[in-house]
Amino acid sequence: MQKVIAIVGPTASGKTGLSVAIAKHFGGEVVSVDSMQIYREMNIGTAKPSLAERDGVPHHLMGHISVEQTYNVAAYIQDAHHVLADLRDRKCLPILCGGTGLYMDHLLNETDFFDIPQNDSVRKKYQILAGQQGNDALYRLLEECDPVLAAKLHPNDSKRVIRGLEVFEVTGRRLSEFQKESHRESPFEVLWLGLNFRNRQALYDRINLRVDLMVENGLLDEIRGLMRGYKLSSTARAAIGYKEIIDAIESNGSVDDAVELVKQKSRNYAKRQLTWFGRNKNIQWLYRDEMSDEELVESASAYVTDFLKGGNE
RNA sequence: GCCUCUGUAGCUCAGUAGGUAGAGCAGGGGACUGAAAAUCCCCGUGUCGGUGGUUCGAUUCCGCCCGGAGGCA
Repeated sequence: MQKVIAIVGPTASGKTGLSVAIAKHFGGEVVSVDSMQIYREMNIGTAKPSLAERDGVPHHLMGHISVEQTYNVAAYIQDAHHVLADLRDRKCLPILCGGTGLYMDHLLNETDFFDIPQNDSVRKKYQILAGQQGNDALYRLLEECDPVLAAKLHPNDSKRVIRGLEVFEVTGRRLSEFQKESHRESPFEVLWLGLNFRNRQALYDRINLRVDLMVENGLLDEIRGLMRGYKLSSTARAAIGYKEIIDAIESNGSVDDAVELVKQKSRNYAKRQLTWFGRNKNIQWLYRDEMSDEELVESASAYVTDFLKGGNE
């Protein structure tokens, strides 16, 4: 089994700094698990670490995609497998670091996504149908072709309802069956480290502060450059910080208001991340408001030392 | 100084032909298998500005007071 460290937590909790410290201490390399840091041209708003912050530690799966391309879990997992295999061959410890829970979990649980690429025209067809006849009509269609999946979804969760319909239409098989068969034995032995705050407000304060710093560091210029030079893909365009400010600029709205909205959306996002990681009972939580940065690195390092000592290989 | 409008949940505002009130946002909790920084679900008692009056009963009607916005002088 390949040993990996997974550093998770909400946005602005300090994952980046800790992952670099751990990588340096144990001679590992960082593998980003972040659905937006994959974009080459989006730096400030995605809080992508600068070369100085990376401090000589190689970072993988960061900036390897153009903002004009779409991306998704399946693509990420495929890319990540190559990186992890390479690290394994070089006997180098992977430090997985990121807040995209979906990517992290499916990578480490070795979910098989089969070969069912998305089909935009089929999706569009159902989107139009939903617009005309409503979510309930769409949901009833799903109940007919995949009742197991339908039972797990709310009728208003139209993205997932559409995905279910799409899979059935394209492959003739139910998504719920694919899902049942998707569980593979994981080749990874994982040490989960989670960063959090006992006091939620302390996290929110850090998020607010970080958004202000992004603006100070030229976020608006970065965004104007993107708007001028590229046609953003739908996934890139959805990034918090970019979406709100682009909307404001395009509609001649207030950029200051948009910046406040960015803080808001970032806080909402952080809460969703906490819900996601909260159900993972293997995570060792480290509370940032209970220790200094030094103590954090010390405490995390102790877990890593322990983890590397025990077990096979 | 006079006139008009206005004061309801943390914020923006509905509403009650008099029987103590409800949305959106925020906040809290949850879900999550090819859009995931996406998407979706659940959770709303607050001296209805204060005070007197009318009334069986007032947040709702009337008087006065206090706060806010605008207009006329």
